Amino acid sequence: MTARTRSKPAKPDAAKSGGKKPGAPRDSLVDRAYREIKSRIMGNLYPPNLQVLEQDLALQLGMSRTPVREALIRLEKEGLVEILPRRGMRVVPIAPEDMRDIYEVLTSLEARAAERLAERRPSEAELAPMIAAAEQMEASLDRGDLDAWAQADEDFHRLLLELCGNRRLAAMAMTVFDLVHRARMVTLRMRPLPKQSSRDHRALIEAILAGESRQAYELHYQHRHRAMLLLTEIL
Amino acid sequence: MTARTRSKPAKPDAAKSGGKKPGAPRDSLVDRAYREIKSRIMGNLYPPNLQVLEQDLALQLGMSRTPVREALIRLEKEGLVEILPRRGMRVVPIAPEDMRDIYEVLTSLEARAAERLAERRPSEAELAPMIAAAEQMEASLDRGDLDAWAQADEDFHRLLLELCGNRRLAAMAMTVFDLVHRARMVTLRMRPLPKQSSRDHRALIEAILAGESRQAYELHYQHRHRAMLLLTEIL
DNA sequence: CTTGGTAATAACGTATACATTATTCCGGTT
DNA sequence: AACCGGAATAATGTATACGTTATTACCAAG
Repeated sequence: MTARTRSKPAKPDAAKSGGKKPGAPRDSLVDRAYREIKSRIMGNLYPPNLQVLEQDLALQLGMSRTPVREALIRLEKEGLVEILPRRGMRVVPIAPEDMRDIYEVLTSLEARAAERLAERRPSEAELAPMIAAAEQMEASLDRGDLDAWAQADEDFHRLLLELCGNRRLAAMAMTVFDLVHRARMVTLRMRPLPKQSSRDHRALIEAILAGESRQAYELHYQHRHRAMLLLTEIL
Repeated sequence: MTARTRSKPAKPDAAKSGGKKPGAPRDSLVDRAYREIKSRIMGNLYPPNLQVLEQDLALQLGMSRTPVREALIRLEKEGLVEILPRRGMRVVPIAPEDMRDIYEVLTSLEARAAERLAERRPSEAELAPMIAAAEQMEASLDRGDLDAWAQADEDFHRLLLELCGNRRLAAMAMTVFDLVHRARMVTLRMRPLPKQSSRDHRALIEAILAGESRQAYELHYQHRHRAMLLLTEIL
């Protein structure tokens, strides 16, 4: 007997109090574990190759293993950790060859985002945050504040993705971007001052405003490609 | 006291009996649940928008809710299902607008894979499986066997990704490809005979063999782009 | 007949329990 | 001295238990 216990009509309309998130998405313990572990990895508190047992994580986070495990599955899908059969999780290290592969994905997706954004012909007002980020990058660079520069650079790329109009593409590119975050931080002070980046971003903005999508694609492709070459050279 | 229970040296060498997978990866219940649910979705046994409770899944699969939940998290990350707070999982439907977005990602990644494969200048022997798949497509089409054609087409694209040399790119493209599988199956018999595809694939193979990477990129980009236009038009 | 409030129900999120199995540690053997 | 076999240990994978809370049903009021 297949015994379908109950055959609910699968109520399609979930129309309720209105918006999608009434007020408090009330993040679960899984969410907290996910954010906390991810944050520790991104912040290098959990360096590459570190192994931590589920039980240890649970203790450190003040919860049981169940939510920890579920968070780890999500992180594994993102490529940040690896779940080892009997030895907990391991923070995935990024080998230089991997870096090339990852950057290739990032480059393809972001370049397409740039192209698409240019196709959309956004108004200058819509692009204002990106312009602000680009200016922030130059200002930070003039001040010699590399950390602020890196933050503004991340903002710029994030905005590019958010504005491009393709949520899926944005989400996937973000995930990949997270993977290279650490390497970027490490090499930030081992490379010549990123003056070229500012010029690149400026040119990209102009191409987008002019609606020159092909140009936007090419510019951003080369931008990321050069970054990859520089990064792999240093590593 | 932070009470780190045990500070293992995190033994880095896991060198053991040799290979990575000695013999049996011994799939866990989570793996089985994952495969089974995914298979049911891909095979349209679980149609879009269907909702199933965790408990029902567990009963049907003959296991407890725990492995089911973990499988669902993986499937959610892939975009195949959505986990609804109090109503189990829902098979994610693909709205026509989504289809465009998803195809855009697929197009970018696969076109890049084609470009990269051409850059590698693979030998004809290495490309033999792809050539075989292309021939199989034409043969199936001549026989009027659309199912065999679709299968060969999937093989062709899968091989392209596997041979491109970038595992990450391949994995991500595959995940996205899975998302459009159903729509392709549905429209398979609602569209004109895919004669163009065979020509496209033939041309792509020639470009790859000739090492004309830019051309390979363009060809495949257009190939997928046309497919997207056709698909969204039908839906 | 519709609507608002309240109680019952159901499903989930999380904790805990437990059997399984890889890993480690030891002692005996060649 | 090195090596093999086996018991002890540890961590997982899975099942089960349980409190919380959204959803549903029911009933009374308008």
